[in-house]
Amino acid sequence: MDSEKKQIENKAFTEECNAVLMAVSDALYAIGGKWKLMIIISMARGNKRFTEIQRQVKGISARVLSSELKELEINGFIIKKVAVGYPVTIEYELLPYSQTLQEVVEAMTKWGMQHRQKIKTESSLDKSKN
Amino acid sequence: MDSEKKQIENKAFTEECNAVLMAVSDALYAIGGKWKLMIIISMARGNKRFTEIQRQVKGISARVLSSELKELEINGFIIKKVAVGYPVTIEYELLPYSQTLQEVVEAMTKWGMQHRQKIKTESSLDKSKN
DNA sequence: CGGCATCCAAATAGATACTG
DNA sequence: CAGTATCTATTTGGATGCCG
Repeated sequence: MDSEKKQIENKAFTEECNAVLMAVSDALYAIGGKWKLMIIISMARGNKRFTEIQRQVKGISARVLSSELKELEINGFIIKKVAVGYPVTIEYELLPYSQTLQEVVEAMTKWGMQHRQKIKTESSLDKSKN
Repeated sequence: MDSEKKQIENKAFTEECNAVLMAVSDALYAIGGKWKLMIIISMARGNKRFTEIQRQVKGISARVLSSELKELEINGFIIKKVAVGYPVTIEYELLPYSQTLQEVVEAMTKWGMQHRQKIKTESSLDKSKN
């Protein structure tokens, strides 16, 4: 391969790489962070109330949950529904757009499970060495 | 559906949800954050040198890249190779384990691209309204 | 080139108390 | 129940200088 051709290929390669990086960066901006995916997962299982979600998403504080829900609403993943009455009941619902995350969630879940398995195997190997 | 059956189903549902949440939480712990996936993507395209990676992963500082590379090495995704000589050359290489992230990366890339498209469409709609 | 050390600013998040 | 307010502690990260 002559060096001119190499340069052209490298350029295309770099551009493809940049496109992928930009996409992943966009994705991380919207759904990155410790909580957003977990909240969506919990809601996809039917949790709608603030306290329900907080109970299932272990470790999240009310303050953080509150601000995450706001961001998810702004970004079109969920909607907050306030039903008048005594007492007022507030429910959060997934919007169709959050369905588009299904593949991402599935891939992460699958990977997370096999990763946990790997860690477990490694730590039991460590033990058997001692 | 009687309430006993409902409770049993709810319990199974909650447990499945917890399993998924735990998996995703594990995954986020290992590969979450702003940079890790991006570094792996850049390396998968052939970038091996510190400065190369820094150039391609826009916005990352040397200090942060350095610490991220260390974590990636500890977690078995990459290996640091030091070639003696003048000057010493240092290269980072992906280990086979990082191949297991391919599905995750693909899903995130795909989603990120369509998300960017959605944002662009929305903002051009906004403009046409004014 | 591939970092590490230091200092400092900003963002993030926990704890606690409080409200309608 | 569904949050908000406040305060503080911790984490994170940028800037800079230095080193072999």
